[in-house]
Amino acid sequence: MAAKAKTNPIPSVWARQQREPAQPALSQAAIVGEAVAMLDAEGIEALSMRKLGARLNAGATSLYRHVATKDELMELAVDAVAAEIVVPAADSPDWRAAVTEAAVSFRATALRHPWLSSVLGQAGLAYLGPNLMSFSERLAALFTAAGFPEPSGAIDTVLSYVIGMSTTEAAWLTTVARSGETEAGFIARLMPAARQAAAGHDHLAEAYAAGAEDIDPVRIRDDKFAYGLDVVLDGLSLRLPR
Amino acid sequence: MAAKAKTNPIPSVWARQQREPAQPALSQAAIVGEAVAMLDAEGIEALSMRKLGARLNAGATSLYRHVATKDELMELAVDAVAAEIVVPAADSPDWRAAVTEAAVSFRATALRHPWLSSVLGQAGLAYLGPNLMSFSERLAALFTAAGFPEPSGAIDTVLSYVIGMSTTEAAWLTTVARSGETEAGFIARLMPAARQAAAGHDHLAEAYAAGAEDIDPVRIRDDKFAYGLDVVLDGLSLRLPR
DNA sequence: TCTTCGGTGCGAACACTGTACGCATGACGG
DNA sequence: CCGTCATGCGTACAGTGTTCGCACCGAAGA
Repeated sequence: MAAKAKTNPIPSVWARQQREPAQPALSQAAIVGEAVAMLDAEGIEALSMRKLGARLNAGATSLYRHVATKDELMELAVDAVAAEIVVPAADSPDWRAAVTEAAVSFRATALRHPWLSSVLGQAGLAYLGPNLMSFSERLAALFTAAGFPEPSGAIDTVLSYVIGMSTTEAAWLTTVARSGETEAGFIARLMPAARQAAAGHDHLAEAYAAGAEDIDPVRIRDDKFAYGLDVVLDGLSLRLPR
Repeated sequence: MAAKAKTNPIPSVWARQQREPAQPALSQAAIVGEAVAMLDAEGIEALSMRKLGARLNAGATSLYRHVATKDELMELAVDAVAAEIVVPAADSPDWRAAVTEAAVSFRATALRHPWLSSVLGQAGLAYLGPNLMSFSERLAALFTAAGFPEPSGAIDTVLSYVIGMSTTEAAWLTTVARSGETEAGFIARLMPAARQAAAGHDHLAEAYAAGAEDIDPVRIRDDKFAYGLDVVLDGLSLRLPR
């Protein structure tokens, strides 16, 4: 004790013993989890290594012990939320219902984490994370069990539709959120500009005039997604043998 | 002449008269055009206001006289390339062929300007630029003439598919380009990691084993896009009256 | 028990970024 | 000839991702 007090000033010993239990250390999982929380709460452009470190009671550069680069951190974050997508097991009797459930689940996670769309636009689905891999595996099992002879084409088709619709929706919702208004309010505020931009374009002007009194944008988006998904699944079922 | 020489030092007069014809001034159109060229050549993260200004023989902050913010510049760039998308006129006798042509043209421009995918992921198609508006108008005219009673659902469906597939492809090609390799070479270098990540996932492992000897990735992507587009159009044609 | 050592956190620094501000200057209308 | 106005730009600020070297810890070896 006396020897230790000689090498170090006394207060540091006290600080040390308090810090150990309070700090659950700094692990890659903790960093990724906090990053996802921060992305959800404040959007993709608000995430910086310094702010993330501060939320973990750590310095910015400490994160680099567990994560090579910010891009890698985003890759890990994508794979983390990919675990939320539910794909039914392949033994389901109704493949259409199963695929629909998977598609709805994908869209739900994309809307829950709108920053995902930005990352997908920049990096696609080329990541090889374990959750994305098992997502693909379960999809492949589903379409194979449904009887598609070459399931990859079917998968890519429905996935492209789901990604396209979800990212468009997520980007829209991000824009709405940045305005600080409700979705209906934002639409109302945007309509004059939209009408003016549509001047001289007959079909657009008519569409804007018609849809003006619709009230619930959420239901409209839900219905639109379901409609397009049905279209895609109809086209796919034509390609099932017999 | 003599009076002028008195108010200003002589060299500036010479410089002035030379500079006027050499500098086409600094216009918004010139800025946007150079920005698109730079985005195409060096990718989205290489575009900075300083570099863009340098390419126009101007200071960075001079651009802000013609463009309010970098986001607005990106919005203008998106609308500029939107002009390249060809949508056939509505009087075409074969609506499927016309829609296919529009879809192929959309994909081609998305692959020609891969940065577009990043912007779409962040901002969607909510922009109201003139070229995007007339793109939408021509699409609406096409589907209305085809006989769809409620064309907006059909448009959103095919557009979602096209956007999803194109942005995925563009993101993939961006990753490939960053590696400095050819697409086939990049795939070959990626295969070991992919196979390892697919270990334990039977369907994926089989798919990787099967597709290993395919040689021309460009043709594969073209075929994949055409296949999915046919699926979507099949599903849509079921909804045409009679 | 003392010493070495690998792993972890962090402060300082570097090269950038987007953008606000204020000054210079040149063209133009009175 | 003189003011006004639009345009260009130098400077500055608050941030960004990331590198480097130092400080320190718990554990392992002598």
